[in-house]
Amino acid sequence: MFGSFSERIGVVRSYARKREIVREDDPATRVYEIISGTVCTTKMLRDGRRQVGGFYFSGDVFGLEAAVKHSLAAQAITDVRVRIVKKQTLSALALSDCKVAGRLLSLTARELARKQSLALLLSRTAQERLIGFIAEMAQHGISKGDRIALPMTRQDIADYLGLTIETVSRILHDLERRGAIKIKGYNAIVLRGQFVERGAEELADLFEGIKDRQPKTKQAA
Amino acid sequence: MFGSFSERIGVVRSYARKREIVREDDPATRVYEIISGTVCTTKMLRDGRRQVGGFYFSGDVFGLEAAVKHSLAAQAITDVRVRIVKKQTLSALALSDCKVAGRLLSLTARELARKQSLALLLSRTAQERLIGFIAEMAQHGISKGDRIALPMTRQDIADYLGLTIETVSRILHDLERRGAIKIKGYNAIVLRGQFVERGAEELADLFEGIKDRQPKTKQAA
DNA sequence: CGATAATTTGATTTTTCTCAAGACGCGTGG
DNA sequence: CCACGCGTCTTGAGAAAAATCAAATTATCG
Repeated sequence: MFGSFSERIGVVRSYARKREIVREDDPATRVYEIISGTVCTTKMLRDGRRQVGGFYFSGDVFGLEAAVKHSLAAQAITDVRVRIVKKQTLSALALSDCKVAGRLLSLTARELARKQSLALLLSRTAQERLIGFIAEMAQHGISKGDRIALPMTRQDIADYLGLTIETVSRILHDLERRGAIKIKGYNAIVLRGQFVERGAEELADLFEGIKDRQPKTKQAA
Repeated sequence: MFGSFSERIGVVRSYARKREIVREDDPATRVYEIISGTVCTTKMLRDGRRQVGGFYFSGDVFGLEAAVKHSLAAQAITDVRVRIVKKQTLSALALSDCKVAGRLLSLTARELARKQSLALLLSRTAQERLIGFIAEMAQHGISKGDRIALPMTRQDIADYLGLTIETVSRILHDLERRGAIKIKGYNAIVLRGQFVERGAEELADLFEGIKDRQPKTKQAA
């Protein structure tokens, strides 16, 4: 698989839910591949606000962006197993095996593309951010059929999208009321009706369509 | 210099102000190094809204994120000269000269770090976005002493920060009224007082301090 | 099945957007 | 070098979106 390192390099470690895997300002000498579980990167502002840089699932690699030291911490959202690989090892490997260099570049470029779309998403409305988030989870996260697992808390989602937890909650319930999703407790949602069985990439586009409809009570404008 | 390609590869082209250098959905077979001038990447939404993905100045490289096709267009903000290099050429070069591969990875990782901070910036308030933007221009853009050139329009800035042109204008003037900057016409600002002669990295931190002061008229709360 | 933490919901305030003029800077030509 | 015109930017008032504060409700875990 593109995106995973050889099983012969690095060390494997486990972290319990809520544990810190990387601390902000840690020297950036390693990259991390998730074997199982979910991780998010975070940054705390001095005034106490928290920001989430991204969510990473089984198979994802994080820590690629840091040159000298990490600007974001990483914490386990669920119990997690990660393979930790020294960059030094990768550099050495890259000399003998050219594919390693290409793989690393490809991983980094892909991460760059994801961050680019996140930046674009964040300059849109709250509802569009939630829709984009759901689409991202549908294609990248943990989904079985039309059920999308949301292992992170609403607070994590809010901190990722630059919204408050209340706004996330309200918009999620708005989407449910309008028939786009069904909320399954705190940790999952289900895509409904027209959205089921669609390729995830189409989702964001499809969702777009519902945003102007106003069936607040029963009557359309 | 790290971040620039050899003068012996690629072709150099010139583009007049406002010209499109890369079109959205163009095949992503090349990367672009700016020799002179300023470029921005843009994306149009179907409803007519415009988003700016980033500003690129002399020495910067853009087009690194695209795997198959570009998801953003690129347009010349000023008259521009760019060196255009085929990725294929770079791959070939990487085989004989390992430094090329490392350089490309480093450029991509740096771009990733910048996009990461942009994403974090976009989840903050309008004033914080402007302050972050100014800090970015101070360290990355075109500045002579304390004068920071802003070759882009207010609309470009607004589309970059996910704000309206009116909000950009209001906040800029707010910062001026509070003594942080001086607006020099449409295309430059000057850092003032305590902000002059600071390392650009400190700027964002320094600016932070002013945001709570309220010398609206003459009186402090 | 109950305790506890997370989420939802409501009322209100603040921030940002929208729409509409008006002012100003920049490049041009006299 | 200055006046002119046009496009860009600024400013104001009202509307909409999202944040804040407070309280009620509901999952999840033991």
